[in-house]
Amino acid sequence: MRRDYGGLIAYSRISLRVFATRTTHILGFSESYLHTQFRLLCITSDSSPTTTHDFSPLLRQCIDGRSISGIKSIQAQMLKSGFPIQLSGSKLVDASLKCGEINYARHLFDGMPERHIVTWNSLIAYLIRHRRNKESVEMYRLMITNNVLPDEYTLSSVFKAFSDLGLEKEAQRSHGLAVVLGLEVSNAFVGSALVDCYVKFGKTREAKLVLERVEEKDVVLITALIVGYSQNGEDAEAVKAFQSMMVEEENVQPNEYTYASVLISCGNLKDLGNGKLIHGLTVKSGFESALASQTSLLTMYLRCGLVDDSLRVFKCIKHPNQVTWTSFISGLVQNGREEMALAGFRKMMRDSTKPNSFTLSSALRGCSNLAMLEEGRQIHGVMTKYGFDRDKFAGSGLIDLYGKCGCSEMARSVFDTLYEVDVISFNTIMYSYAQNGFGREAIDLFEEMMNLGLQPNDVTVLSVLLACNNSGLVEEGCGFLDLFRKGTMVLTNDHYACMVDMLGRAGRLEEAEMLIREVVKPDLVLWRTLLSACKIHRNVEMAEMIKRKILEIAPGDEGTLILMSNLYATTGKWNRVVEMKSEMKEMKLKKNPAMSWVEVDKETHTFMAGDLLSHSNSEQILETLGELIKMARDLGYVEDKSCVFQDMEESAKERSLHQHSEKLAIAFAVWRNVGGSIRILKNLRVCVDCHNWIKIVSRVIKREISCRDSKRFHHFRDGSCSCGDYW
DNA sequence: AACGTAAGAG
Repeated sequence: MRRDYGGLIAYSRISLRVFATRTTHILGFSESYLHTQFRLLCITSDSSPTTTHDFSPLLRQCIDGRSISGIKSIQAQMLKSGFPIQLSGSKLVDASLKCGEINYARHLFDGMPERHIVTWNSLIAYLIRHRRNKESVEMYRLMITNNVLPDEYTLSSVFKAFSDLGLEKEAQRSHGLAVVLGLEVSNAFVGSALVDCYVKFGKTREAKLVLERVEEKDVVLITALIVGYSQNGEDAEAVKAFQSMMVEEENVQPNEYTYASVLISCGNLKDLGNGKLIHGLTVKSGFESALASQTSLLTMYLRCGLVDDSLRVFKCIKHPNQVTWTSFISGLVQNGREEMALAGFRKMMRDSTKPNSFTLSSALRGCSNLAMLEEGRQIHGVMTKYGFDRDKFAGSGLIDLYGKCGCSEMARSVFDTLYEVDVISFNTIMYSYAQNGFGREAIDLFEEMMNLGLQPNDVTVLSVLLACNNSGLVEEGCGFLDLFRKGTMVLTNDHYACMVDMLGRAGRLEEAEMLIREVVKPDLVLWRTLLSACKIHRNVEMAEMIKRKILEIAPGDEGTLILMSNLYATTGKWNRVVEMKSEMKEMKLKKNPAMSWVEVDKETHTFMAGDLLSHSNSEQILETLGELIKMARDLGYVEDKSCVFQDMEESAKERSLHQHSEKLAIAFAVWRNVGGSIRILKNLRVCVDCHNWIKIVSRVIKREISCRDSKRFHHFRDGSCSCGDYW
């Protein structure tokens, strides 16, 4: 009988499907429509649907239309047709979940006296997909106490929840279960989930053992291991795993994710050779236009410092997403291409790609590197709009920005409103205070941090020592050094360099030298720091000893020769200055030109020492500068000629001092009548003469002037500076 | 009937 209607049933199914596809765009189709379809189903299949599968087209349509009422109606029909609930239940639960109706799915689930394992699996998988890990693990435990053994589907999803929740022991127990059930070796899905889980616990060795036991390895399994190595900092292993996959696993081909992860490791290793080779492989295997591979290629080139190659890759990307943009922006900032990075950020916003906290903190870092306060403020606005201004990741970018723009109060207020603080937020605000010479505030925060039980790291130590250094708190600094030495942390050369600088500038040169002798492998920076202290205190003898030391480590070090030549100049040994200069010339070394930048009306203007012509308003600048110098002289400013490192006539020395880049920048800002405080950014350190002059000018023009030099901040106000003349 | 893998940050 049924066979006679076979053709008709087939026909009706096809017409149902056609009808379904035609109406998928109409959301919320009526219930009467469902009834009609159901009647059609009944008529054409003789009496009533014989399997639950007959409901599939209708359910599909409910899912496409997100119609939970449709599902309820089908549930009623199913009940009427007398299907056992275990059978129909899993279909209904699955459909409800696909409509996003977890509550209804749960309601169905709870009402089922006997549940098919598929029902359990669907619910567990849904909860994990929606990052409701706790609930999914509870569900998994409930399943086991209900004497339902997990299968390969359960196990392939539940490990993600274990690793996200840090449930290592429970993961191990379930791994044992997988071994007993034979699923570890026979099912690559379970194997991949295990590998992923172990690498997230940092156990790459365990992960590799699992991988080796899996009988039929696939690309996902191997990729999971490569990613694991890459994310655990074992980049060389990641590249090795990729290579052995290419050589030993003939029937496993890498896909876009495999390329994506191995390329990141090449980038971390700065292994351009393999990077380019693998770039070639992506082209050959057709994954060159896959977004994941492209994004990693971009990142790899940026980490290797090849900005032009990365731009070439970026140009080929048709639809960069949030991650692509973020990688691009942060990589450009890392390569000192802030302007381009910020242009990228603006383009991204125009393309209405939403930024996340990573994107925002990278863009902010671009601004703070260039002390672009206005641009940074605009990003702050964007952050408020997207609700990231109190996020600890993006927030620390903001703190850094305000710190590096000399606005400690803003930095503090951002810190105080963060939803959550950690070591890094503390480090950032402490470092901001340190740079701006607010040593006490930084130390208070350090104590607060210790009281909260946060574990300090190497940046914390550096921030505290720098805070002492920049505020002239030498005794406190020595105390902290002792404290940190007694702790478990290994002090780095950077920490010692900070101490050497502190002691050296305080004139305690012998103590500073003893500290260096304590260091296992003193580096160039450490010696050079002491050398510059010798320069300040005009200790030629020690300086010459250090010079010999440095030239052993780094023959022909530019900074050393410049420092020596300046030291000879300040002590009037002009013949030695000439020697140094010719030595430098022989090695084709040139001094970095001194530069200053100032932001006026959202535009940044650049000034170079001694360059009076390249600015289009040089006439007005010189006129203003002349007036400022005259007014400063009236209040007692006298040129300090010890800052001139060339042997020349006294009047020429004066002229050269008057043309220092920060003086030009300040004169320009005064001429343009900048509102509020004047903010200068410098590539070198401020000289004593400019420091004296700016102090007086800040009183003359009744304006705060802040100057960020290569090491720290100076806030000039009413005739004095926040550094207390100690820098 | 259902399941796993990828890329970015202070």
